[in-house]
Amino acid sequence: MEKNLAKTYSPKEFEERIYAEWEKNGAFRAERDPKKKPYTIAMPPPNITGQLHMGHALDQTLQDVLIRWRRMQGFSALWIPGSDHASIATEVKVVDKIREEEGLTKEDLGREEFLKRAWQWKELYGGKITEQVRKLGNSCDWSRERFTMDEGCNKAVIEMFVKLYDKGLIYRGNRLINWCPECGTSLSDAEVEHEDKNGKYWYFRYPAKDGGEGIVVATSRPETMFGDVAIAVHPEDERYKDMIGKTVILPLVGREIPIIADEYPDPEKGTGAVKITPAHDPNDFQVGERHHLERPSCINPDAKMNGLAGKYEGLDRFECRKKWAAELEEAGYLVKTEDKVIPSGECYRCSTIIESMLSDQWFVAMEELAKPAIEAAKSGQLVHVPDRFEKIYLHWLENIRDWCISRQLWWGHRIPAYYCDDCGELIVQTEAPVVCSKCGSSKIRQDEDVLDTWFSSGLWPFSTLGWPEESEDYRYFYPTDVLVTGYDIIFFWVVRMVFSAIEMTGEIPFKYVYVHGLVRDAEGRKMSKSLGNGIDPLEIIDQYGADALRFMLTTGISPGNDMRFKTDKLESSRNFANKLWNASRFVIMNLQDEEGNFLETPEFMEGLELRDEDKWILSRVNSAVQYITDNLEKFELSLAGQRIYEVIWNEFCDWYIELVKNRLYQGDEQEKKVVRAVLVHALKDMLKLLHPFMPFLTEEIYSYLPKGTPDADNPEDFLMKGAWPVVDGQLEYPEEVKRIETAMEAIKSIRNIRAEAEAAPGRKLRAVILADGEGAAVMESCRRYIMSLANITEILITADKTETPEEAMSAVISGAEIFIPLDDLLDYKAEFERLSREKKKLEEEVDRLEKKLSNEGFVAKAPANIIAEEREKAAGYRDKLDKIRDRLELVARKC
RNA sequence: GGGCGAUUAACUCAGUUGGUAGAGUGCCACCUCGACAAGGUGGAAGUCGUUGGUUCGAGCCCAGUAUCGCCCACCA
Repeated sequence: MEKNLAKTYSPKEFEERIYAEWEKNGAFRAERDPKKKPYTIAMPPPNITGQLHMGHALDQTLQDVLIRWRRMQGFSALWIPGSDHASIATEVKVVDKIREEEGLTKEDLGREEFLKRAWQWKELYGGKITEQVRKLGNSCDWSRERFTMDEGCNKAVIEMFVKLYDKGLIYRGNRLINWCPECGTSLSDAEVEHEDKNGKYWYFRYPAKDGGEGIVVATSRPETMFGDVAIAVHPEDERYKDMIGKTVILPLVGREIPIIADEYPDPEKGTGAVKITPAHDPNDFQVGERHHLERPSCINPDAKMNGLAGKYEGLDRFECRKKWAAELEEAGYLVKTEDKVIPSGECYRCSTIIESMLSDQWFVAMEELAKPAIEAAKSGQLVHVPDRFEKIYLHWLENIRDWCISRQLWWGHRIPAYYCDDCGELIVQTEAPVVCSKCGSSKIRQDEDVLDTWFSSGLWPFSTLGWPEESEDYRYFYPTDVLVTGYDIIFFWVVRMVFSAIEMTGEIPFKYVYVHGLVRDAEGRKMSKSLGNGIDPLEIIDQYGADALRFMLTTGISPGNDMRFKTDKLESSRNFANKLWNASRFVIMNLQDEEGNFLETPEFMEGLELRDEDKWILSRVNSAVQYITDNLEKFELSLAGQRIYEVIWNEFCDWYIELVKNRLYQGDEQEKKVVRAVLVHALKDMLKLLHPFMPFLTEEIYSYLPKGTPDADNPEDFLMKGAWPVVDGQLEYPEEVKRIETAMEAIKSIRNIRAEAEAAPGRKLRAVILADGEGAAVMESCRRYIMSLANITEILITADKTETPEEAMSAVISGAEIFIPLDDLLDYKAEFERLSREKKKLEEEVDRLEKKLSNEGFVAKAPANIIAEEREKAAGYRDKLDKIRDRLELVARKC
């Protein structure tokens, strides 16, 4: 084995290997440890319809960050993986596949054979998905992997159905439902997508039976006229008052229908008179109920007209619409047409226009179930993050209608309802009956339909833990802690999990709903198959590594908002990984002797003589621990990730390593030992803080570091099992931090002078620093930093102004003035301009602050600490400004 | 019809309790120095959509408005 990291970060070399090691060592397995607190997330099960997309990658990475962090914090963290059978979506795919490959329909195959094919599909794609989940580095407990149609979930579904049925909350009824003619099944309201389409109104005259003018109605759907049973007008509508109770004739059809009065018609819309077709319109259905009207259907489930349409029987509804409207026009019944935007409903799977149809279906009565789910959010027991999504959740629940759960499909949970062919008895129970409980007949037939796929996913947080059994997992891990999902499935899923869980388990299934946005393409378009703009996470992982992908997905975003997938962000994440990789390489290099053996490196800081920069980096890391932990608590993953990036790159790499190089290269053994200790300590903490975001890279680096003494409580064989760093009040060194910050200020201004003067970086320069009292003491302590990082060979610190050179470029920093003699290079004009710019900036600041401080309101009302801070700042700027002015005067004379 | 989000540097976006605007990418100049060119150093770049209000003080809070986007809605 190599003793140090390779020169370039190359994730392919280790990601797969590390995942295999974690898995082999059971690192993801959650134990029911009574000494620990459980932390549980049920992974939203991806559909087995195909492969994972970027949305899954985002969703799962967020969960893995939370799970890994909590695990390190000492929770017994369980992340349950699984997949969803996705009834309708999968069935559509399998049907397509059979048609393409074998030229057969599902009816050709028969139910049993079709289900065999569907299970084969599940094996194939289910396997692909779990492979992808592993590639992403997700630390889910594979020993508890579940599928929505496995034995346990199946049992849970049946239990739920029977219980709700017994309580009267599930019922069978003949009602108007959403029908997809293409998929050949009913759909719930949530599965219908609304879209506005260009269409028109036809105004047709329905002549009166008594030979009068009759009445004109507007319709966007002439073909449904064959199902008309009445014309409704508003009772207060003066135009039609006299006509209520009269009879009109359905044009060309000849059927007589009454004019009725109902509150439903809006006198402002159309002509104020509405044709009533109870079998094909939800509103009309209700009017029909109120007036006890017949409800004849004129469209069949295959979207073709039936016998009621006379000669149009067998014709597609839209074809019929054209021909029938033309025929009516021909016959003189058309008064006018009007172009209009017509709202239409489409199937969320195949985009076919949905028909409202009368049908025998199973429904869940929602009113009673919705109440406690609403209460859960309102009482604060269920928290949405960000909270604006609570509105969406509540709005949906408060306007919910009964849920149609039966589907005329084969792939799914078959409804546990049985019919006796002899006496017609309906039996609903968990076990299939052998004989009819009423008449004893053995001619029992199970309901043909399966359940809405969301019925089973609604049970996911508890069915995966063993419910309805009171299993040990269920007792220990349930309720779960957080549900992570995209805002697009709040109604489909979140809502249903909450009411199902409350009804079945008596508990709210999770405390937090952490909602994220969508991953869009670089142009901001939704990624979709039809646009072909989807990006395969595996390809990205192959190119940049899983860590870079994960970091890119979790940082630079704000909760609940969409993000764009840009490769420059990905590259920047990969570069960050490379940066840490190389910094670690530097650390490891310095921990070893020439043969690659570890040198003595103390584990603890205590008793070591730390220098300012040591204390500075320790305190920076310590404050990062605080910040990152706080923000993870608040689900602000992006802020946490951003901070660890800054600490590693801008503080550890840019400053600490540079500050310490001299000691490592030239220091004595004791000195080196101290530096080694601090390097290892800081690096380990940073690796831990970054680990939830970039698990592979951090684990790999960790494996090259010297281990502490492993013991039972902290088996440091894997970083991922190590403890999350804790904030240590001892590590706040304000004095030392301030001195290092002053050194940085000095170094930056000298570098700036060097660049401005176009002095080659290698050119040795000397400096004279004017400072007295405390300022001089601080500068004295900064001497060696300035020498090495600003490349200064000689520094004179003096309180005597006469010792400062006139022929120099200068800079003013807090408590000191720096002069860099640059005889040959000195361009007074340029220097004058540079100082003028500086002066202007300072003047603006002083102005602003003085205005603020002379504002009586500010002094009277602002908090004391703010006022003090502002005063201090003002004083500092004034001091600098004075010095700059003096300098400027001098330089002005020279040019 | 109802609701929500966005509007900040050329681009993509952060900005946690109101207290001198940040990052990444790109751009300019310089740099192969013993972790790293997937790098280093320095620099340019924003009246935070707009109007008004609250406040000593507003990118942040309130009201209105414009543009873009999303969701929900029984839709003759």
